[in-house]
Amino acid sequence: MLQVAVIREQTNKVLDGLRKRNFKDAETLVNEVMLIDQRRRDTQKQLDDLKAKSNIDSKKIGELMKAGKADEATSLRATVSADKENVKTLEGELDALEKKQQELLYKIPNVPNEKVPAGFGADDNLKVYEHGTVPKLHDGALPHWDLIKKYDIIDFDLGVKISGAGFPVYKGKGARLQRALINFFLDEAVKIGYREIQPPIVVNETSGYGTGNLPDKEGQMYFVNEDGLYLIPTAEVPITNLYRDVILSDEDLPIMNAGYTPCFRREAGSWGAHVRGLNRLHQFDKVEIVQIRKPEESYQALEEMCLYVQGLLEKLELPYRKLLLCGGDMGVNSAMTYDMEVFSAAQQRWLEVSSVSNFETFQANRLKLRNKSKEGKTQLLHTLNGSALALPRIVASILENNQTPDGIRIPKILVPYTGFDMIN
RNA sequence: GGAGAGGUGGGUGAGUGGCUUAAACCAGCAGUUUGCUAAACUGCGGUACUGGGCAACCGGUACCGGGGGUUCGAAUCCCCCCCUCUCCGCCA
Repeated sequence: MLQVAVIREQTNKVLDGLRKRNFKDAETLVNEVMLIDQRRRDTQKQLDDLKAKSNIDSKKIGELMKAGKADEATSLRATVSADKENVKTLEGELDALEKKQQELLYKIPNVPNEKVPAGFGADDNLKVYEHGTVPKLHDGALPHWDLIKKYDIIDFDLGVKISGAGFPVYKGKGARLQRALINFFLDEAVKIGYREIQPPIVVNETSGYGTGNLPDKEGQMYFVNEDGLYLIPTAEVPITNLYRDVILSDEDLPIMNAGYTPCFRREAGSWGAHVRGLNRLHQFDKVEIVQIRKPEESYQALEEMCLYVQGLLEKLELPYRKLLLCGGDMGVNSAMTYDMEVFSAAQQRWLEVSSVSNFETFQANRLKLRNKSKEGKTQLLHTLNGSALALPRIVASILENNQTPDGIRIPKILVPYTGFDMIN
């Protein structure tokens, strides 16, 4: 959520930014926010003045009573009673204006960083780096959805039987590969200074609003109606919400947390071509890295987080490219996002395996996540997060890219974790 | 699931309608003193919205779990809700 003061004071910058997203209603919404804001402030001023007067009068009544001047007290009492009617009216107006303003603010996406290219969609993203070479596969190479059947390591039919489509059952070496990747990702993160966190995988409504998953993506989360809880779509939600309503001091920063959780996504309406096998699931595993930074350091941190993720892909020997997302392809909360895509040799496509974003103050504003410096200045902090990494597409890529006529080769770095070097 | 207790500032914790501008203590910050440390003494506190001012700064309003009500006036009285803790029961 953008700050009203930013919209008011940097209107053109906000509008220019939103234009890069091709966000259609930008001017209408921004103008409406500013109009409501002006009325809100006027109303508040009136209300505050009237309350100040009533407060003084009320105190005076007490003094008059004590002094035995009952007549004067009675007439003043009538005045305050009359003022109170106006207070009620004004309070009603103010409340309505605040609600309206909040609603409008929820509809306005984040302002992209100046480096973010304008654009409509995936085709306008900017390739900023590419690493590795695409392996040449042998004749008869298979996509991963056939490989998992051939080696009996992931079973979609069993998942359908006990849960439904999109809930795979990992078996034998398939299950052990999952566990190996999770441990590898966590170990690597801890090694460079992230603190490991194991959060709950259901969150309350307030947390959903804190990270901006509500009210926007209501239908994308599984909801436990009985208890009013949401299954998390990513560890970003609980881990970032740890810092909701928190004022951090300089010594607390930077915050670097990493956590593994299963992730649950309803993916309502998003099934179609290219979502076979592991490409899109309702439940999957992911290690997420989350940072909280001072504004002046956040873009440096974003680059560092990318380099870390790239390092993981290199250790796993996977060919990848790094994209700077254009305005139109970025999530609504983000100010700047890099995507990492791994080339899947059998599918002959790039698969997104990681998304690393700087949200600037957009989440912090909702979370009320602030920093109070030694000088006593309070400011909103910047939040950042990235997948490091999500498992399914990494597994798909490893299976496809490393297949040989004799079986699937496990990347060297993972062998100590899996305890085997071939799936055959 | 049953019963009970409780939610007050960074922490502990007082506060039964106006003398509360939320006591006191602890922690924190600043200053005085000091050869240094410690101690003592003095002073200062939060957050949000908002008015004036280029700013330093000076004001206003709100906030005692949340929402409503009574009253000229509510941390305090009334109603509803939420949360936490303890005990019992059940259970991994």
